[in-house]
Amino acid sequence: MSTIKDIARETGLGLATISSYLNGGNVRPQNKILIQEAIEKLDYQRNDIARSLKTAKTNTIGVIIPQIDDAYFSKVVATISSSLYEHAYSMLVVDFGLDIKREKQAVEFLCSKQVSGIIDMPSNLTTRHLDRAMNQKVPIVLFDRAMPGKDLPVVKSDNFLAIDLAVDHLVRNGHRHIGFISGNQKIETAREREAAYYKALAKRGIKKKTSYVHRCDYVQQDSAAESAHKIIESNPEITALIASNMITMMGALQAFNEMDLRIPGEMSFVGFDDVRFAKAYNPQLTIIEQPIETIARQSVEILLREIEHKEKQEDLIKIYEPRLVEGKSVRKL
Amino acid sequence: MSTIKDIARETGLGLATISSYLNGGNVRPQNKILIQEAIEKLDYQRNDIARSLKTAKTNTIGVIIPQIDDAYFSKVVATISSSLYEHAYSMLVVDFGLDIKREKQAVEFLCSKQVSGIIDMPSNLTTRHLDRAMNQKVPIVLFDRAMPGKDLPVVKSDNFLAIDLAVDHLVRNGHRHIGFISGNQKIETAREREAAYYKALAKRGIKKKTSYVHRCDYVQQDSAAESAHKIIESNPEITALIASNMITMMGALQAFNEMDLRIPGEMSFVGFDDVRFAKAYNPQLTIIEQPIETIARQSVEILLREIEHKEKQEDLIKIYEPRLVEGKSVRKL
DNA sequence: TTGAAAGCGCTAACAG
DNA sequence: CTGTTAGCGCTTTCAA
Repeated sequence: MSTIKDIARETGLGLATISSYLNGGNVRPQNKILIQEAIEKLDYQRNDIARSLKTAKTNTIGVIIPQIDDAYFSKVVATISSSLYEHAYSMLVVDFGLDIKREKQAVEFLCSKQVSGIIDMPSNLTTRHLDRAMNQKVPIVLFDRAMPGKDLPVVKSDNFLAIDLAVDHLVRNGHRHIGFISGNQKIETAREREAAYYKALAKRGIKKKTSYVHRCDYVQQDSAAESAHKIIESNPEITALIASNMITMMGALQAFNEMDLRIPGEMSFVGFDDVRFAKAYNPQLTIIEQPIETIARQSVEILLREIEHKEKQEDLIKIYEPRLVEGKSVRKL
Repeated sequence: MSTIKDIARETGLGLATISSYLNGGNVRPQNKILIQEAIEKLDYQRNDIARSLKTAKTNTIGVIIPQIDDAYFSKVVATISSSLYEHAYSMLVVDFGLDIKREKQAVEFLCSKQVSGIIDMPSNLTTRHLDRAMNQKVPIVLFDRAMPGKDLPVVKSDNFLAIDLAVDHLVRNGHRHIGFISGNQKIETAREREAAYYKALAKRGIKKKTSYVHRCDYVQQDSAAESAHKIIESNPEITALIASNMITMMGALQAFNEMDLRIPGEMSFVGFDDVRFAKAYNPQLTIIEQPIETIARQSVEILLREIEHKEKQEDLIKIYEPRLVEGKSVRKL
């Protein structure tokens, strides 16, 4: 592995000249050629570790995620990755499998690695796991999750609108007995969507019934399927079911299969997030689609702005609107 | 940000003692306490960049992947990530969107970052993009893809068996007109599976018909759907279709929807890879399941062994067996 | 424009 | 067991 010393020796020039050339500085044309030749001859490639040590910049962003192995999160990561790539940043991914301890470890790990910034999709209700990063002034953007009073920028979609759209669509089609698969209330997304469900019913004068709602772990398809079973079996009058994220959608469909329930004949259904899946399913599913790419890109933009211009943006919270994509999984009563 | 100098000053000890403590060396108990207190007081955390520069080890593995945003690859990445985590390694992910130029850039980028090793899922037929890494003696493991003569370890699943299982199952159920959605022949997986299809037919004395096979890009669902349309529309006698990866499965189902074709009534179907999806689909799908976790874990094991023990393993190729998971998407004729 | 020299934070001899 | 010192490969003053 050759270093700039080698190429300095090879060319007879000084270290600073080489470094200057490498970083686009002013170098006499004939020396440029000389250096370029030496670089090719010695197969030189810059050592970014050494560079990072000196400049105290890694141009690497840490992404903390509950689980990559999930259509929603993997789409998020993919978008963040390509957006980062366009800005010449790299991405260090840590998934913590919803384990709070590991989430904290992840932050400390990333700080040790001197990441330039962190995008975090927190699974719990505090920011304590972020303390170290905040102490070290590592810029952070929260994804899908607001932390009141912490003054961290947040990017998320409008969970109230999302569920309101779903309920509205069902009510317009004559449904009044609407089940709702919710999730672990430590996850803000789940909390807000459940609250949104109750609010949407109230707004339309429909009495809520707590047995219409069941909370799964929001992570495993089987857990979601179980919730669907419980809701439907203990409330046979239900004519429609809403899944409040990707996983619960899959779980609900699995449960329908297990119970041999036909959509939309015997049960109307509104799913969440995965358009490609919705298109492949038979019948095509009506779903709520979040603007994942927009949100993910935006999180990168905000983070990089803070890193590069040091412009701390006070109380920044960006909320994007989901939309309802109509399929054939809702029956008109 | 405090450094070991700060904590040396704070404790009155020398740098080496602090370093020794940090790395689990022998330090007098009373000094241990002293150091620990200083660490907490100054909120010290090790700078892994400096450490890596000195030790010439980053304990970071680069993962090069066509696209994270895909149920198969995201599962692979998730497993690699958690396996790496268990070994105290971190993961730098680069997805290159099937662009060969970017694949090469990815390798060079990772080399600059001084990764300890690379797991690559190549999309093209040469290893030229890996040249730089090979020159620098960065250990590499190939995923899903063999490179004859290059002496790089490979971990993959048995594509011939995979398709043979599918064909066998269909033939046993009386099908003889079997369509096959193939993919871009630059991708070894697609090449092998297509070859396997022809071989499996021949083995059972079924005459091949090239119009029964169509190659999509293997990446986009719409492209796969188009292939399904083509195959079925120009060969109405077909009674069954095989999808040769996750994406083609989704595309085929989308096409069935668009054509209003019922499974298994009007068309029998064997899909690929995603068990959770297969369970959620109605009817439950018969699919070929690859042992993704095993393969992913194995790729990590092999790579780390080479990194840590420097034991170059000659001509290592591990092939794992897929299995057929029976659902209800194949009709008995 | 170029070269010499200092130093980023850490580890690893080596000497004590 | 502990302190001193050199140096990983790079960038960055500062002079020339």
